[in-house]
Amino acid sequence: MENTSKQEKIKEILTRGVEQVFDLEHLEKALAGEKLNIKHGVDPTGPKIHLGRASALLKLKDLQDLGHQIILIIGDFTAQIGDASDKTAMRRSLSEEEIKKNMADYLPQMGRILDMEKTKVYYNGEWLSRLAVKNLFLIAQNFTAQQMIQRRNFKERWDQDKPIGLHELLYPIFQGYDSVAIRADLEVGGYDQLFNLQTGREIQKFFGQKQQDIMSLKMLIGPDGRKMSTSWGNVINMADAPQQMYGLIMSMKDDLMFDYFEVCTRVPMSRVAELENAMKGGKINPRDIKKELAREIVKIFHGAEAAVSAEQEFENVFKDKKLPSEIFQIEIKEEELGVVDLLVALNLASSKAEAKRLIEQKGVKIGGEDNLIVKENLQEKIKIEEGMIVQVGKRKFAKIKKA
RNA sequence: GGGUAGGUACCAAAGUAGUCAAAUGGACCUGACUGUAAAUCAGGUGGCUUACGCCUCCGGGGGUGCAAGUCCCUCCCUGCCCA
Repeated sequence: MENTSKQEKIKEILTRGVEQVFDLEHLEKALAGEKLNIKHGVDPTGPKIHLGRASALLKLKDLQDLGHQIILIIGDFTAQIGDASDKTAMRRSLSEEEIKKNMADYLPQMGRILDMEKTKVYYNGEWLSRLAVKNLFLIAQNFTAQQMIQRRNFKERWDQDKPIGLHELLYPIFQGYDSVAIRADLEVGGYDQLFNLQTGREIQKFFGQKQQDIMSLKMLIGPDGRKMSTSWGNVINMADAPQQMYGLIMSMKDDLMFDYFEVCTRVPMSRVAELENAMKGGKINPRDIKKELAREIVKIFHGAEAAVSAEQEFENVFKDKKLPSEIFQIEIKEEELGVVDLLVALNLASSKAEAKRLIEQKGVKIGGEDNLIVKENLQEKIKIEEGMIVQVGKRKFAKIKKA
């Protein structure tokens, strides 16, 4: 009995949110057996981990629960190069200082998903910064320039006459060498990393090691339909406050929901299929599906309680158009202020010009708790009163505190 | 090293002396509508000024000219071709 359920778990692990596995047959057997060294590399290129990356952590958690050894490689060395996998433009190298700063926040975030007690963490600068040039040279002989360049991202840049840094070409080698250093049995990474993962296999072979299996995961699309990427700004971060995270999920395009269900939650796939069918058949309001999704995701990162209150708050503010339960208070010294100046003073507009625009567009409401009034007159003077509420757009609020 | 094409706002990309605070698309913001912060539609997106208007802006610096994103010089950066 226990065996069959374990087999089922493994099946799920091998398929859910997974783009490709190699060598599938071998891995399926291996997962059922002895403790495996499972490698996952993270480059601390920013202080926050977004959901796209967090989805890999969920996968690792599943593997960890199965009893395998998770080994996180923090790419303090490789981050200085910048992985080209998800880049369509050359990225400036990060300074050591920036990397240190970013790293400080990384592990606690990962600890929200993984059991860090059971997780090994290495920094690849430990071995890469000492890698002899001669060895690099020997390893490099296993690859051709064409192989390195032909991968999709470089090819795109090549075709568009965009720069490709020589150092970027070495990235896969470094990542691959990590696999040697820790004797990885399996490496998990995003689909965009497929090439790097394979490179690990080659280099392990060169060093006479057993070759790792590789699992590449589906890439998460940002809520706006573009690839989720920090430089696009279309990210949902795992450290985002529950309320904000919930809102960001609600703002995604409807057709993306099911990908998120698969990749970012552990809602049974049967349930997901059910929801998808219901939506196609017009039997269910897409909004309700999205609510379920938002709730599930917030639950994973912040717990069930936070998920419930985030949902209530959202309903309150956006469905019932009530005021949020907590409004940021700002002290105002003046007795009276023009509308424009007030918006700037409350930080609801970054300049007077913007404040004017907002007012002209009927986006500004001021008043007491229950009677917010749209302000259209730029000239109007507002008498400052304790507890006065100022709303800009649908979701920016401030409460005035008299000095 | 030689030749050549480029560097424009958050991003991409037009513009090659005045009509340029700079087309267009994306992103973002506001409104309408709704099923939601979805989709769709409309409008908006340098700053200051009550306003006439003024200031800053097209890789850096320097020039020409009544007038420069646009011409000239120079420097920095990038692509491509050649060596």
